[in-house]
Amino acid sequence: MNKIRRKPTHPGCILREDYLKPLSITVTDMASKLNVSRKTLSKILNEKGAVTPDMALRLSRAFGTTPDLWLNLQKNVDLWEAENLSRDWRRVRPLPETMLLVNKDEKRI
Amino acid sequence: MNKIRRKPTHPGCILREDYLKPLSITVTDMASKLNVSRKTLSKILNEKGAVTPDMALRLSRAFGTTPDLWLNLQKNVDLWEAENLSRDWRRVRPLPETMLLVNKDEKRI
DNA sequence: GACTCTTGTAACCGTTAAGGTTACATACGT
DNA sequence: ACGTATGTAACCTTAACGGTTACAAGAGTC
Repeated sequence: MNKIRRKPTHPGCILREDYLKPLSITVTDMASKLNVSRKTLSKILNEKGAVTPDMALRLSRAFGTTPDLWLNLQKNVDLWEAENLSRDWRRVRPLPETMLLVNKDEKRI
Repeated sequence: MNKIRRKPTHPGCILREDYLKPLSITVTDMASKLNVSRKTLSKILNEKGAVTPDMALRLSRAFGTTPDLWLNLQKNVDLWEAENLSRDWRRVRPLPETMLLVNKDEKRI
């Protein structure tokens, strides 16, 4: 049960450091190429906005990656935040073994 | 470049068929155990609602799975829908090879 | 110094979605 | 006939996305 301890890397960090910096392209130009507003891209780069499925598709088109590369990064951030934002989910009790065993038995029928 | 052709399986389908049916637990009771409203769970089971990170944490607690199991299923659905909902993202042009090559050169410096 | 470009961001908009409560009609089993 | 389980509609609050516009700050150029 490995729990994530520190906050996962935001996709905006990867995009900024590994993709945009080496290209020395301006935020304005990149937003134009992605066909989104400068604000939308800027928010992601400053880690104040999320990479949505639509944005992941645009990034994958521009850089020749999979959309999942970006969505997985975002998913890890979202999960980390959900874990830390509220603790109510920790009150959910695991279903008793007995129920899970019944489950397995029925699968064999 | 394998593209998903048919709509990915909704997490509500997995939850319904593989987890709840074998347990023969009512939706009402399961919602209670998850500490969410009956409506929230019902929407997911009928594939009319999304599994949020918070919900994924609750499901992972109840069934002893990873939260990622549920979030990955949801991510695939979200991506498929984004691909098919709008086509504007297809207008994003891949960055020219020349820029990507400059990228690689700079990495070597 | 004056000018331009770039950038982050605030203020505003419309749209969408999550999650809750309440209420209702239907269906099922006793 | 009765209670239970269910889907769902109606309504509310909160919040996030994405867009436009506008402003202030910084960096570079002439």
